[in-house]
Amino acid sequence: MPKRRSYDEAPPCAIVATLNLINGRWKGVILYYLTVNGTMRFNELHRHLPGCTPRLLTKQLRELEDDCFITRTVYAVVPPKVEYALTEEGRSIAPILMQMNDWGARWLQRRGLRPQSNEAA
Amino acid sequence: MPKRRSYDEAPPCAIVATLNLINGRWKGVILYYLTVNGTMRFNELHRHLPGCTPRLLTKQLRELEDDCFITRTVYAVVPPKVEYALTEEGRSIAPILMQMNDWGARWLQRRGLRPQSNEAA
DNA sequence: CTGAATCCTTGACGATACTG
DNA sequence: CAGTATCGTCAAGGATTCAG
Repeated sequence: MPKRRSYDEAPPCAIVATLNLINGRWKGVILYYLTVNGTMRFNELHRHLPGCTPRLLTKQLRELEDDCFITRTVYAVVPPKVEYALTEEGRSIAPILMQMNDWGARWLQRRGLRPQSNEAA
Repeated sequence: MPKRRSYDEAPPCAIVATLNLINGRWKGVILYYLTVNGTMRFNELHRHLPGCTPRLLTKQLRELEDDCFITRTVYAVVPPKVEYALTEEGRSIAPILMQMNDWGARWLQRRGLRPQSNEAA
């Protein structure tokens, strides 16, 4: 059973539930990159998230794993190699992420900020 | 100029931006209710958000107002009457909210939780 | 390369009471 | 009715260092 976090409380409101799952500083972007790029390694992901410490990245990844959004595959090699990929469940939110990306880009533009392109690595 | 909050920092990533705007315990649901019900009063909104204190509701509403998602109309009557409604900008995220509602409902069902219906008041 | 350990800051959010 | 005021908690997230 996935470990629950603080904001998972009683009334099962669908919107609140959805937001709780992708809340967390980088979860949305992580899922987005995995959607676009497919399988990614830890540092590969890390390079795409300027300002995210490894500690926090690890935490967010673990939570996404607990919530069955991603899988974590460890290869027994030296140096270590760990790959992250979306599960079926993880792929199912892709439409929402894409819409958020589009909407957010337009929002940024309306405010005169050029959104950084979120393209494949 | 809208007051910015802590998590608005440098790299203008569209997804991060979108998430930041609807982060906050109840913002998503507030916007959802306003989308479905149109104009709503403070206590009307409050009744739909069990567990949300007036203090927090006020805060979230002010932030949504600062971000130009909603308007706040005060009527000079006794007893006081304040109405909240979506702006054009606020209406533009409706598709995302609807998708989140649908996706979340399915997610809750997969976990054996019956989502509470988010219908009009 | 992929983290874990440790320590710390801060701000989101809660509880309760009160008011024009 | 629609908030404010005050006080408090707690966990998310940051900084830095170390390790298999």
